[in-house]
Amino acid sequence: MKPYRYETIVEQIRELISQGELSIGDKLPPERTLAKRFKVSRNSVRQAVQALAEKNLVESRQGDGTYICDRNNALLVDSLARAIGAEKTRIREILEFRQCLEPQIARLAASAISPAQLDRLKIIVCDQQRKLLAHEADDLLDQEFHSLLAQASGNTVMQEVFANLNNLLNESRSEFLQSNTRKRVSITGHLKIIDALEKRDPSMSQQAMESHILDIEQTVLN
Amino acid sequence: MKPYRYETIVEQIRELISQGELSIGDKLPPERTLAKRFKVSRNSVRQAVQALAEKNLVESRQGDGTYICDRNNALLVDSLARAIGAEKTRIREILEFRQCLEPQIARLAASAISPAQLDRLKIIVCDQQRKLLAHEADDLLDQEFHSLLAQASGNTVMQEVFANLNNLLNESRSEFLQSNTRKRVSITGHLKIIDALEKRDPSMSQQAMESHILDIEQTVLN
DNA sequence: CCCATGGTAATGGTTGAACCAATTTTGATT
DNA sequence: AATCAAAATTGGTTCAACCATTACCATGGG
Repeated sequence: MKPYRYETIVEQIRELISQGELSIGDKLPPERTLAKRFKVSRNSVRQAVQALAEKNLVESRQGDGTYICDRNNALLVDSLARAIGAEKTRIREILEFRQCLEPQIARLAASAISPAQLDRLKIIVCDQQRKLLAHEADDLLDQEFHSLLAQASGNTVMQEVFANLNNLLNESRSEFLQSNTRKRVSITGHLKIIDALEKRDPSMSQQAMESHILDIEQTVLN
Repeated sequence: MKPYRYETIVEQIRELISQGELSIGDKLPPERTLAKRFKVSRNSVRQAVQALAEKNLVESRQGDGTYICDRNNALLVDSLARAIGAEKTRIREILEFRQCLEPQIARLAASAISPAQLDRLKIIVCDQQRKLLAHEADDLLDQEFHSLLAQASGNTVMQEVFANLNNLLNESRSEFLQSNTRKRVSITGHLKIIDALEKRDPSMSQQAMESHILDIEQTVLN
């Protein structure tokens, strides 16, 4: 995947930040200056700035300049954390977040899930087992399982938040995961959840999800 | 707030979708065509497309075209819901989501909150009471209270998700809220939460938040 | 001395045209 | 019919100019 021009510029701007050359509240250099500095057209710089603005990391004021936002500094913290190498903290936070949300989703899904969705969940776990035996990569099956559950809750906001969360996970996944033990942990957890959902037992589903994520947490952070 | 050119174009493209002229998986008309059709420069069209791509609503392939994504169709669902006028459903979903997440946040915050943050919460509620008596608008105080709580949980992912959620809320707030009864509900709920946090009692905090959001739900959806 | 007022420069927003790069389509050749 | 090369289509990038808004500053009146 060749990155687009503006994406490399986004990275360069982030470097300026994590190298301390710029910090929260500061005004970015004018677009024309950045263009010369990075040896690209002003248009590409603008694309990068717009991408950052779309994520509320930066705010442009016509006639004034572009400022680094103080709110929503999570992604800045993230790039900082990446620089320091404290990626595990972020993983733990993501898991903590999931520990809060997903059991509740499972609870809702127990009442709302359709037979077709239940079948789809079973298919996913089947595929997981197959890939475990065939020593293939788990691909996105785990992610798909949890996303489908959010969908089964019947709440579009859940799905939306979850989609965003997946983006976060994709950012910082990669090295972790994909061991055989983790695959097994994932599968046994999913089976228990499906069992609870099939009985349409909300609190049992909630509990199954709770211990599932706890298992993941221990496997990943051991 | 005068909207930027590309924002109005994003809206126009969404209209094309919700009017059924385009649907999931379809290829968008070429940028040059859209530019003529909307009577804007191709560059502005490209800004709009990039904004949509940034949210994974659309995917561009050089030399081929721009396609509407099937995944992450939440925002499409949203614009559809808005078109039908089913805004209440969305509100209910957002509250259901908060009902899942926020009590857990309160639970975490009970252990992690700092005295300074606790003071800040008290100040917010004071301001709320003042504005209630002075018959002024609640502004963003309620939002600030809940955001600060997410911050007090000590988890940056929480804050991040919450910031995004606020964007959603801002989208669909406006007409609702702002009645005097709702202000009172908000304040009494917040006071109980602060009380529980001060005792550093996780399950009491969780419970206080649970009934607080339940109150909001009943007030807003009655 | 202060601070309004207006002009000027700096900065982001928008446009149009041209060209590059990747892909699809077309059509001629074998 | 299959294959390959040329052409057309489409998104990606650059450049140069201009518009709209804001900050800055010098000037002059209180």
